[in-house]
Amino acid sequence: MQVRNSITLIGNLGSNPKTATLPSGRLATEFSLATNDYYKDKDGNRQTRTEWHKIKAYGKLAEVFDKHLVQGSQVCIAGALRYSKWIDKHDQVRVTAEIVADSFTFLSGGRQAAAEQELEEEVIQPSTNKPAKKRSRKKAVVATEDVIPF
Amino acid sequence: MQVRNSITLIGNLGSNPKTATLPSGRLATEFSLATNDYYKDKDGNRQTRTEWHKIKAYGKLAEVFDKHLVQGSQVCIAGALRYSKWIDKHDQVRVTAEIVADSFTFLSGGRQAAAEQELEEEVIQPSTNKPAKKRSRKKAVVATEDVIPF
Amino acid sequence: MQVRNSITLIGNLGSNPKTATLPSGRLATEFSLATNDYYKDKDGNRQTRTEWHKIKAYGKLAEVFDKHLVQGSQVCIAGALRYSKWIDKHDQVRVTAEIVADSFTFLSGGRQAAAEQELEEEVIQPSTNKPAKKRSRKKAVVATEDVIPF
Amino acid sequence: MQVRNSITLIGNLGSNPKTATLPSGRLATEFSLATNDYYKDKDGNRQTRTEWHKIKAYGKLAEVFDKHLVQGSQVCIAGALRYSKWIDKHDQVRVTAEIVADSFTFLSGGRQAAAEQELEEEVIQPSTNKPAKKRSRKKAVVATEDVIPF
DNA sequence: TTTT
DNA sequence: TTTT
Repeated sequence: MQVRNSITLIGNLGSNPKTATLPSGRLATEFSLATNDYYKDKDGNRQTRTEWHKIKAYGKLAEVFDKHLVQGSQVCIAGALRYSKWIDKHDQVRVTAEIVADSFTFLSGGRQAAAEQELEEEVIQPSTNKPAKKRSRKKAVVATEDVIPF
Repeated sequence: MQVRNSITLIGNLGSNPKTATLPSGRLATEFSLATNDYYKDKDGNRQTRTEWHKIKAYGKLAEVFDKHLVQGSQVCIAGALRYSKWIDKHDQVRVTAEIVADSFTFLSGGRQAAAEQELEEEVIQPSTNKPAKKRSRKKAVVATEDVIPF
Repeated sequence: MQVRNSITLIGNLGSNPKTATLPSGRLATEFSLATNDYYKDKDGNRQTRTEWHKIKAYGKLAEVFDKHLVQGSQVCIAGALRYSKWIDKHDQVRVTAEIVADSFTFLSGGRQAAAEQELEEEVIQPSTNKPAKKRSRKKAVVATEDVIPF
Repeated sequence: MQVRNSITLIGNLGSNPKTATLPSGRLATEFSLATNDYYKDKDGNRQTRTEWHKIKAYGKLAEVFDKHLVQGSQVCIAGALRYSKWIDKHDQVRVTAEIVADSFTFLSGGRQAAAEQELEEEVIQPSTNKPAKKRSRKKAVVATEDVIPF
């Protein structure tokens, strides 16, 4: 299925997830994720390279992300690399890379790690149709497919 | 090392690799790779989603790619997702996603598969410093670090 | 979900898939997959290391494997590494590693590649409940959960 | 290179690394790693499936593991799945699966995370030939290739 | 904009 | 034998 385009990132959220309900009723969420690489430059000085990735998720996974991830959370995200095209104000075609998540694991400790077990179960049981919890409801707004508010 | 940012793509080259020698003497090569996903839309019609990825490689791996890959070759490429920034003609910051390859395997059959064994050995033995073969020499041009000719 | 235990193998089937129907009615299939690594030994001679993996799949994926894969097929298989325990004739606990597949892509050319598109669609649409095709029916035998006939 | 056999595990060490120096002078280290999967059984009860993996590393990576990992450490390990054969006391051929690590990232917080940056640099610079640090020296014992003491 |  |  997606063996042909498969990416795994371990990093930290730069912002809280932004969540919206698509006209279809499906949830969509999005956040930025920083991955850090450490290396020494030719002068022997420690350097960090940080890449900022745009992560998207839909449906049950969006709900889980919205409910449990916050700015700073450390996660491992797996998914596929997609490119979305749009037209900028100069009528130029612009391309934005994004990772559409299909699975993940929590890596932050404490309360979040406790929440993970709950998450896993929810994700593994896609048939359960429990409504989104309070917090995500509050944050979620209705969006058209074309104009997702983020 | 790069467990934190790791991508694997299986697809076909959309063009021959473009290869250049950096001022440092290091080879750099680049090509586009198409990955296909197949799915049925809501009306039950077969659909293909194709993503075009920008692949880059350096050093020995660039030499191997330059020598053995051609337009249409099927490969599996593993590497890291990086974002390179540049300024367009409207003074807008533009971001281009690229996959910096660190390993690969040939998937096309026949002669190429035979070549793969040779490749693997070369890559595994980074100490061997055989000069780049004819074909890559012909294609390689000297480039400044800032102005890679592709 | 299974980001914590994730394996990807590219290789060739050493045998046709062996398929059985579990008492629950679910299909189970199994085959061996060879992965090859090429390297030069210290004397500079070409060496190949071959690992033989035990691949298992269930449900729809088992059906797809049974229908389309044969000895020699080249595939990319993704899944999780599991260890199954059993008691040998000397009452020793034995452990067998196996990869439980959750996705894949065909890599052999020609007719098989054509079949792949069909496969992908089937797998992506888990709601479709078409019965297993002729060939798999013929091969499938009813098995108890405990005594899968392979 | 090892795109054909690539595994990524996120889990916790069940024991401290056991380290030995091979006759060649190369370090070898080994530890068990638990990966956990959470799911609900058919009765809706929370279940955990734990797999215990045998991890091996050599050279610089062995040194880094020996120096910084302890029982309980959470890590992400990437490598290849290998099978080692041996004869048991009943003259039966036994096969043990093991993951030969080639990269990793620390996931435990606090002091260990601080150590990670140091690690990364060491691993990225394989040319530096600093001797193994105190602690690993103490633990390391000389072993023949055939009889590694673990 | 994260984290160490 | 780990972790939550």
